[in-house]
Amino acid sequence: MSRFNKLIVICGPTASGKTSAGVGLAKSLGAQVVSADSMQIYKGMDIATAKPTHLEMQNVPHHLIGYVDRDKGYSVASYLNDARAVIAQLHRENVLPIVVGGTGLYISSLVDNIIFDEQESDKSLRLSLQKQAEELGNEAMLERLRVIDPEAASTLHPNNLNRILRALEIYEQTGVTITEQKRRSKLEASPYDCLMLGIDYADRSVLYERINRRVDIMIGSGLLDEAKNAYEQNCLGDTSAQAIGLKELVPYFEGNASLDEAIEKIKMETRRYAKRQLTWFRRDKRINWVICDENTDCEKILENFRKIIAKNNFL
RNA sequence: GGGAGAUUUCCCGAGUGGCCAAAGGGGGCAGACUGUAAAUCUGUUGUUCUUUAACUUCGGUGGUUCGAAUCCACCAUCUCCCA
Repeated sequence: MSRFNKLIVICGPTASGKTSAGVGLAKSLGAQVVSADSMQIYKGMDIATAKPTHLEMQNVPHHLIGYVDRDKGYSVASYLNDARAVIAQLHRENVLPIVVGGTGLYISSLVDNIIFDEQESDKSLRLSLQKQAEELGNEAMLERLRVIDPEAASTLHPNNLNRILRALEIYEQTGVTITEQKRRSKLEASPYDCLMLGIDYADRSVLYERINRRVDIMIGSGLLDEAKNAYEQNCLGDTSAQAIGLKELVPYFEGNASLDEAIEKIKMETRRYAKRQLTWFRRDKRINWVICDENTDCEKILENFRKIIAKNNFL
C-alpha cells in the first residue's frame, strides 16, 4: 500500500511527552519526524526550546529543527513552505512523515492546507499603523477596519491591537480584506491523508508537575548559560525573543529579580502556554486523544497510538 | 516587661458603619485565534440557583447599633520600637 500522501500528526501541550512518543512511533514505522514548533526551528536556544537531543532522537531523522538564524523572523507562511517541501520529499521517498509539535497554528495550517500569498509583511507600513494607533487610539483603528471589513471587525476586541493592525495592513498592502484573504486561503483541499494524535493528561496538575520538573532539569542542563549568552550577545530577533525560558531570566541578569523568582516565572509562563495550547487543540475534533496519568509511560502512549492507527485502518 | 502597628476572599492588596461577596493586580479556570502564535487578546473566579434571589465570609469570641470587614472589649498570631 502506498503511503505517498499519508501523514501522522502528534500534538499536545508542552512537556506532554510528544518528542519521545514521536521517536518511538517513527522507529516502529520506519517514519521520520517533521517538527511543528515555532521556536525549535531556530539555531541555538537548544535547552530553552527543549529540542530533542541526539540521544533522544535515536537515529530517527528529524526535520525543521535548528535551521533558522535567531535574528531572523519566521512565520506560519515560512513554516508551511518548509514543511510542505520536506513532507513532499519524504512522500517521494515513500517515507511516512510524522509531524510532531505544539504550535497549533502551524499544525492546523498545514493539515488544512491553508494557502498564504507570497506577500512579505511590510515593516514600515506596520510601523506607521502602530504610530497612528498611538495617536488615534485602538477604537479609531477598529472603526477604520469596520468600514472596510465589518466582518473581521466584529470578531476583534479593541484591545487586540495586533490583530486590528494586521487586518488593516493586509488591506492597505493588497487591497483585499483579511476576510476575503481568509476565504481564498481555504480553497484548496488538503493533499494529505492525515491522522491526528494528541497527548493530554486527565489531571491538569500532573502536566503542570511535569512542566515544573522539566524546567528544573533545564536549569540543571545549563539554561542559565544559554540565556546569558543570548542576553549578552543580544542576538535574538522579534520572533525568537518570545521563547519562554530566555526572556524571564533577563530581570535576574539585570539584578531585578532573584534566580528563584525568575525560575518560578519560567515555570508559570510555561504552564500558561500549555493551557493555551490545549485550548487550541481541544477544538480540533479530528484529534484522537491519548489521556495520560502520572503513571503513563512512553510505551503505554505508543500502545494507544497503535490502537488508534489500527482502529482507523490508517496504514 | 512597656509602647506602636498589623491580621481581608487561592496569593498580593484596597476598603473605616449601609451603595460590600467586598476595588485593583496576580494566579486558577474557560474561550478566541490565518504572516511575531512559546505571541496577542477576551470572559470568569465565595456557595446554592437559570435569575431577580438566598445563604456563608473579612484572625477568634462576645458586645454596641435598625445595620459592622469597618466601632468597643477580651483572646490569639505576627511585625516594629523602648527595656
